[in-house]
Amino acid sequence: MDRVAALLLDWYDGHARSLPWRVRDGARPDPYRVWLSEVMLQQTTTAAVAPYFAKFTETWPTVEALAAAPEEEVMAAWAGLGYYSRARNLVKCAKQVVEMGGFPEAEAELRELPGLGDYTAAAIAAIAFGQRAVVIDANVERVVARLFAIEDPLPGARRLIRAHADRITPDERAGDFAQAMMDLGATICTARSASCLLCPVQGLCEGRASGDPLRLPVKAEKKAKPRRTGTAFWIAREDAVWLVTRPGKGMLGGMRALPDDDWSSKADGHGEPPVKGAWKAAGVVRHSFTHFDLELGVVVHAGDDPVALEGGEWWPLERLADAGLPTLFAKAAERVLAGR
DNA sequence: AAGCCGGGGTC
DNA sequence: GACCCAGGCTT
Repeated sequence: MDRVAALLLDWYDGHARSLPWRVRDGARPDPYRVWLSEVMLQQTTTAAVAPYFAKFTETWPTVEALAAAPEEEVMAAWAGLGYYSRARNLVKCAKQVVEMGGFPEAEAELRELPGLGDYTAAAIAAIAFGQRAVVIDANVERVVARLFAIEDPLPGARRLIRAHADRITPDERAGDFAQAMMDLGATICTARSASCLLCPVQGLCEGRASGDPLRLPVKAEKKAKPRRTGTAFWIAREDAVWLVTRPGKGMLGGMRALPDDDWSSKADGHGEPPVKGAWKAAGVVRHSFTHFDLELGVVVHAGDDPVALEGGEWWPLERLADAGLPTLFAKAAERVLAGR
């Protein structure tokens, strides 16, 4: 076994993080829980995932239960976690897995399931099924780039990083090794700091030997975010507000929302309200997405009650918290209700 | 290869 | 405010 792997596995035995989706030493974890946690953890921090993981496993304890759930309920339960295509793929994947009679154990077959890319397929194969797989996430990229002082900038350096990761991945306990690398990256060899004196592989690290491990990994420059403006429309009668369901693809796809004026990353909203009437400004919500910043004006319909509307639903205000509004629209609603 | 897709924590 | 995070899908 590679020396890095041996040292990391020893370290992991004494320093593994305790996380809700992990099981005690040696026990085989439930593939359903591994899959669910890995999908939730895509580009999402462990702290953000924990309450969602608890809620999902309580509501849907098995993949069969999740496969039988209405997609709309799963989307609402996912609200606030972000990257909503994950939730739609989660349901699709659950149905396929049930149809197959359970999760496949081979990495290549896992890779074919919706929502599972290179990382997640490898992680499930290694962690849930004890197979040797090369698991590469942002933590592993950083740790490997420092360990071997890789100077090529990301994302171009991915092939080289993979080759090094493959070489040090052990045949046994590949799942523990992957989690050890991630724990190391999350607690010791982090993006902003490198606590080399605490690191189990400090003596083998070329980045540390170079004197400045923090400069690694080198990353390509990123483009500036556009700033966009848009408007959300609050149309309420006494005890209910008009909500729409957004198209399945694109921004906040498939999620319930307030009607808006079609803002996007490419253009500001047109400002035209969906129905006639007088409108009163209720405030502005600022929200930052991955690729643009949005300043969303919120206006309240001040006209008389019966309004010709279609393509949405009156949602009871007392159950607004259950509507599954993404954070942007939850903030907009909060702005309106706070000002009443 | 590059663009699109959330949201919260952290400094 | 900038950067980061247990990435995947589409073009």
